[in-house]
Amino acid sequence: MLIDMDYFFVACEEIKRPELKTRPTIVGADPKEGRGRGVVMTCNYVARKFGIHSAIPISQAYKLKPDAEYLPMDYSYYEKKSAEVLSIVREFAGKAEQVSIDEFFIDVSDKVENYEKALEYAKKIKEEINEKANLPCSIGISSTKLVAKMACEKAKPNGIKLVKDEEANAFLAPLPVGQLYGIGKKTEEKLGKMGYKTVGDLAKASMMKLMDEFGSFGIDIHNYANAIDESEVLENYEVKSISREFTFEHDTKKDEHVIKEINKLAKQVGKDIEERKLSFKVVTLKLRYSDFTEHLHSKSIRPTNVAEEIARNAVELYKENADKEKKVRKLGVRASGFTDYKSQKRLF
DNA sequence: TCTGGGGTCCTAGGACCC
DNA sequence: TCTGGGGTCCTAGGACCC
Repeated sequence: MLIDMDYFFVACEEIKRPELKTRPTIVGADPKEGRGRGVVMTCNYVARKFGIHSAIPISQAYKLKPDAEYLPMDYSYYEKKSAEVLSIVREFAGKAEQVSIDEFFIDVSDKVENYEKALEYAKKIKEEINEKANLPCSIGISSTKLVAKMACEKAKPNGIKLVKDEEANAFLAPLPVGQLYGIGKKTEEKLGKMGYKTVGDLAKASMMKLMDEFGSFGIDIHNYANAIDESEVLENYEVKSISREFTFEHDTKKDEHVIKEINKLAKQVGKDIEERKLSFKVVTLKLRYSDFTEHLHSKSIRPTNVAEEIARNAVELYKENADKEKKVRKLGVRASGFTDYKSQKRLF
């Protein structure tokens, strides 16, 4: 089963302020009277009636509905609610895989004997999440993670969708290729040029042809299109990188401005690293310029848990690599290459 | 219309080692 | 004068997901 929370961030806000349930409500960037930079993170279904949805520019949302409720992210609250949901779903399966803050896979094959029972089980889980966490969700059920995930898309909002093993191919076949998990805009475009419009077209495609075009990813595409997915539900493994990003209100060329923000971001990343008691050995600086070109610059250092090393190296990367002709729009600072050394002692 | 922030995985070339 | 095969690590970029 894939359990996916409906309009999660706004649903969380509705717990704090139930009156929002009947108002168009948006969580995301500050619209600043239509001049704000950034996007809609989530909105409730009341807001969706006005054409607003996740990922559209906040300025566009403001044009569509200036008098909607615009709320900033309260990430730590969402994390708390997410942990609540995780512990609820775990009780139904023993093992749960958290895919993102609002999505969980559970394997219930040793809890239910057949699909009918699975459907009943899903109803119970949904009710439990609703009662205990006070949040709506949708559930997709199938015999693979892939199809459960795709089924859940069709269940939204507030629904349950079961796709039996024997129905999986027929379920996927009519969908446009772009709706298949793992296929984004670029791949959809390429596939379209090759003549594959639906998942059914793709399922019949020759594996060799797909491999010629996409390398080993061609095998994955072919398998997915044929509803073949042997991946298991896994408890979460360790995080591989920690990063913070920031978009300037006005693009800037001034070193002092940029360096000041790099330091701020590095501090936030460092705080996170310290809390998790991690040691890292790669620091990466991300620069997006006004023309939207984006560059990553990274540097490997001796493994360390000294948070200040993040800022020092990120600033160095900026000085060494920044294109001084261009204005900077966005910055990102990342630490990665974590080592298992978790001592609280400082490493040198 | 004007495009966020947090992640993951993959590829490819070059340096370097044996 | 012309040079292999195997491997790892580093850096940069790209695609994708929520």
